[in-house]
Amino acid sequence: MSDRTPMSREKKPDDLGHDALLPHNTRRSLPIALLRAREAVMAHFRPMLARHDITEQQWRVIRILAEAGRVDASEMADKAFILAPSLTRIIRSLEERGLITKHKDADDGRRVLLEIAPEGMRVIADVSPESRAIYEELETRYGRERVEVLLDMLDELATLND
Amino acid sequence: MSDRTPMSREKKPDDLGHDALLPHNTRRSLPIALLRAREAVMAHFRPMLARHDITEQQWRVIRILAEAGRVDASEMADKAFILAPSLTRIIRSLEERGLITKHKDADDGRRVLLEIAPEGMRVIADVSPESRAIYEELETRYGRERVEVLLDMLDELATLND
DNA sequence: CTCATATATTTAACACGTTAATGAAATTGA
DNA sequence: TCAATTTCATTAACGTGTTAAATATATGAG
Repeated sequence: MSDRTPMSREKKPDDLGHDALLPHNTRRSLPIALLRAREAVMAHFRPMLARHDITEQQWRVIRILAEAGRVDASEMADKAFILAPSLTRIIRSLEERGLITKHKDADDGRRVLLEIAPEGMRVIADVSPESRAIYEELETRYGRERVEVLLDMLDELATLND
Repeated sequence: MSDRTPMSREKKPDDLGHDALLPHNTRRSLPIALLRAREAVMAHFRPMLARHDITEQQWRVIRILAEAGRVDASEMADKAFILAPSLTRIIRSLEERGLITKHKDADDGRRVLLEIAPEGMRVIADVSPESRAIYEELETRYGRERVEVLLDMLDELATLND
């Protein structure tokens, strides 16, 4: 349940903003705004993914395998934006469930190559249409143009340091 | 470190996007774009917070207490955008470290009232200037105007369902 | 070739996210 | 009044995020 109590609203937003010691208003903070937005978006997808008994991250991994074919763990971490230790656990879980296969790279014994399994393809086939529908509904309601603009602005923010 | 052996480049990214079965490109996905952007922003703050031995969430909690004074747990969950079970743990940890105090509401025995402790105020005083500096550096580099626009767009996305 | 260094993955330890269930206190309504 | 319901906080269980350290393999300098 994402709703919180609407009972106790704002007190007096004026006793801050004058005091240089205090941090600025939480509502206009980029980290929290990004968190809120992301949560609002994921709230649309999560129940559907839960019905298919996969997590958001598991979905990202098998989806990327469906897109890109054979991928090693580093490349997966990069594409799915998942840290290596998390990815190790996710791979283990997906392999145990038979959604992916895993084998060492013959040319570089350190690398782990991942591939989607038939069972994984079945999940892709089941989830993809629903996922698409949810995304398109969202795009329509927010505005297709605005989604593009937002994606560009987010990308620019994400690459400020490069 | 995103580069791999150029030997086994499997498929072109173009053979999808025409196949309605497959999900659309990960790079233009709102959930991941929001995640990336958030991570990029937090990367600026996290090392500083770590030097002061507090987590991002702990910082949000004490910062809100410094802003708003006495706050009950539900209100805190709402403002800091932290789910109740996480908040329970964070409160326990902050109280053990002496950064906040906690007591039951006399008028409603279910509620827990939180207040910042002197030790917490010391952390606020230490961290706030650094946090501000980082945020302002970020704002300057991204553009003050653009940050405002982005915050508005994110807020709209977050409140699509209300 | 060999040793030092670098890279890819895993493990460990702890904090947070998420959902469901529980316990306790307040509220409702018959 | 009191039983049913609702609300607030906590606990439980599991998955992920984060940092540091460990392990195994590859690479490069001498």
